[in-house]
Amino acid sequence: MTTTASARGREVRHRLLAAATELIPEVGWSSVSTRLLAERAGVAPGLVHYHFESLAVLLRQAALDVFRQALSGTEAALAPAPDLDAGLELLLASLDGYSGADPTSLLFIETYLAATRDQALGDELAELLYEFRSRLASWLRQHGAGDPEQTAAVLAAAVDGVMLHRALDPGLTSATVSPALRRLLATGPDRRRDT
Amino acid sequence: MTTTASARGREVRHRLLAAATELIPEVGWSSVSTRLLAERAGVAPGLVHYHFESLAVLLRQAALDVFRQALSGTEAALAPAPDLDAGLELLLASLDGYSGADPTSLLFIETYLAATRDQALGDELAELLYEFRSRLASWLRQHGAGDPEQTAAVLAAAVDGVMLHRALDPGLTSATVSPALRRLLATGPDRRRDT
DNA sequence: GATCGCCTTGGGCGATTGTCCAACCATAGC
DNA sequence: GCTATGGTTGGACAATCGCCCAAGGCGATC
Repeated sequence: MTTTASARGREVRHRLLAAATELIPEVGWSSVSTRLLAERAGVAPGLVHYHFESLAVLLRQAALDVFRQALSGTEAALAPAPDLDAGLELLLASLDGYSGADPTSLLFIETYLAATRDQALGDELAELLYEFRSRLASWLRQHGAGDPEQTAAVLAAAVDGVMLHRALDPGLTSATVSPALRRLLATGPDRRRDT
Repeated sequence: MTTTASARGREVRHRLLAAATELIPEVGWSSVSTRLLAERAGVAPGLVHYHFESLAVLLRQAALDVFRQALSGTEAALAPAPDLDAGLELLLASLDGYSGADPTSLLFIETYLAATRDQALGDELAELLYEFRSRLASWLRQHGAGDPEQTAAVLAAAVDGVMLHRALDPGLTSATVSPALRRLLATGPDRRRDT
């Protein structure tokens, strides 16, 4: 049980980040205070500014961690699908676990908003979005969807929009949106002119 | 130039609401303070709590006013369309005026978030969303789209999602998303089984 | 046992928060 | 000119904010 000082420090950093991912959805990004954070993490208030340069840096790191984790989880969900329709069902099913008002969904929206007021956060978030859409596009291309890049962009946006609206309308489940989104993936009846 | 007291009061109420619609996107819902609001409106700080029961009530009313105005504007945009594709183009074109990081877009997202923490706001917002989707669905039905209700719900969500992502990716214009969304409205190649 | 390095503590700093209120002003009816 | 009436003013209040820092704790190294 030899807990070195640096190991305890690492533990505290982790607890503070975990507390941030809890509190951002609960009280809102800009209402997460150093004292609230420290209390939730079970550490002394002064530790926040010892381990992190500022409150903004802490929140940014916590949010980006959750984002990366959620995106890779979503990608993993649709990996084993044999075709487009099956993949869409798997993707939507993996999202049925979120109500739109759950911590993860709210943290997503809070982060989108915070990104409009924090240049650094916005840059990193845009990069994550581009990478995710790129992988989604290549998956679509592999399974024969037309216009992979554009379709991926609209599908990603549509899914986020559904989560946004689901908080107001709990009936907006995968069963409800699946038929319409299937049409989105369908290879259009009119064939492409170029490329 | 006989300005009665009640007329001046009405004017102040209006200026405070206008200031709120400016400040919510600028600094974030929960960072709109009474003093900031009064300063922007050019009135004394004490007037906020004279004309409004609380800060929350003021923000709620301001946000809902903008919501109602924006939704009726969107409806008006697609009213003159002769068919589905033309209507979609008009709707998307009317949204090209918003960057995703503009005041109106940000106020929308801020309001969605605030609604998850303000029961009364959430209820009113859900009602507005239902009404809008209902009118959108009847428009879709009139022009021969299949599954009008579900399609309207997904279209409304997709449009909001596109606005959310546009802040991170300015290239997500109507020209980019139009082809994919047109497929969304297309009457599917497989015909409906029931109804 | 002394020293070093990292982590931790608890409170101080000035600024800002929502809400309230006593006092004040101007207009309308008489 | 007097009195209601409704609007307005600017400051008081306790609470909270981000950030900072002197002081102390403690395992590792010599």
